[in-house]
Amino acid sequence: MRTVAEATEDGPDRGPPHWILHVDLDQFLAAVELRRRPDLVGTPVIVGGNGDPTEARKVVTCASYEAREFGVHAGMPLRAAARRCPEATFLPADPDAYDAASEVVMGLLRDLGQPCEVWGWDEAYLGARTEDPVALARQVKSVIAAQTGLSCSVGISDNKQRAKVATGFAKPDGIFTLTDANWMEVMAQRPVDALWGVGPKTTKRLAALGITTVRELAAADAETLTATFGPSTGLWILLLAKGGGDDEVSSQPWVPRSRSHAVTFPLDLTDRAEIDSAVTELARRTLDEVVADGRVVTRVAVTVRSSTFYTRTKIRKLPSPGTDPAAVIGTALAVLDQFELDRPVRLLGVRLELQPPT
DNA sequence: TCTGGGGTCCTAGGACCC
DNA sequence: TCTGGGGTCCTAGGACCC
Repeated sequence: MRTVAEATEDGPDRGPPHWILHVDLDQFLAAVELRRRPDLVGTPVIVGGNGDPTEARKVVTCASYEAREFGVHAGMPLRAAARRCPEATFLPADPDAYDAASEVVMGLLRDLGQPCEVWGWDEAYLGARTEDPVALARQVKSVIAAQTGLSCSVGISDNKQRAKVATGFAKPDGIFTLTDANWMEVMAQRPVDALWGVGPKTTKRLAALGITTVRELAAADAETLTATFGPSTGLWILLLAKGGGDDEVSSQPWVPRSRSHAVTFPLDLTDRAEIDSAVTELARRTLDEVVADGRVVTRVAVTVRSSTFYTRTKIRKLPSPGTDPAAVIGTALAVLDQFELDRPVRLLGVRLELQPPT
């Protein structure tokens, strides 16, 4: 099934239908670890922090499927994970290893000769004109498995949001196709947060309108939605519920808009000099990376989370875009100074917004 | 066993200028 | 002196995702 837009783009010469494949590596971080620890295959593995399950204020970054059986999931404090699954193997996160593995996988996907849009470490969209997208999905899975030993799941549709939802039904290690032909059959009775982009807040506001399922949202009155969520967001979630979405796959390398670092301290900070030096260090480190990437800073944001978990961000433009450490660090400290630092500080963060490259 | 870290995008509202 | 309205820049904050 092709959309009107695609049929128009095709012009008179027609061609095979346009598909979008969403490729998502299964339990990616755990899988990379299992590759070098084959002795752990089939056992619960938990990646996060420095690998010490007693470490405070650290959380699970990725749990293997075996660990998930125990109710362990990403974002859970390591100590809670250790209680739920004491026999798990806890491993420190190793970002360099995941970067390297991701690069290899994305290289293989690009080598397929189709438009390929990379989405983080473990996801990518492929655009393809083909009569047999399932065959392409099988090819993707077999190439990745053969070349890297990693498994992935593939969702097939004609737009990104629906392909992403399809991947959820493909996991683990499977393929699932979701189109107009089966969208309502599969999704009608599911809660609205089954849609990619509809989270807990929107779900709650929709519930207040009497809308809880995808079918109800798809049938909702556009004016009601735009009145509640604004003209853009209101129409967007209505489109999502009908199975629509964005169908452009761009091979252009992603250009980051910002770069940030944040630290949650093992013990809250109260000393102003320590807070200042932590912000200075975060700003310096983030700026070093920005400079290494050849980018230029426009705005400096500082985030403070207090012991009560109250979290606020303040931001300020640099007098002029640049990379001068004195200007960037000075601005970060000036922004920090706008906070009322009357409670112990749990987290500090610095985010540098970047000028688009010329 | 309280609640990580790194991102993006949208909306609202104040300030300011014409 | 008073008034309306539009446009732009800027920051705050919300929401969502992996």
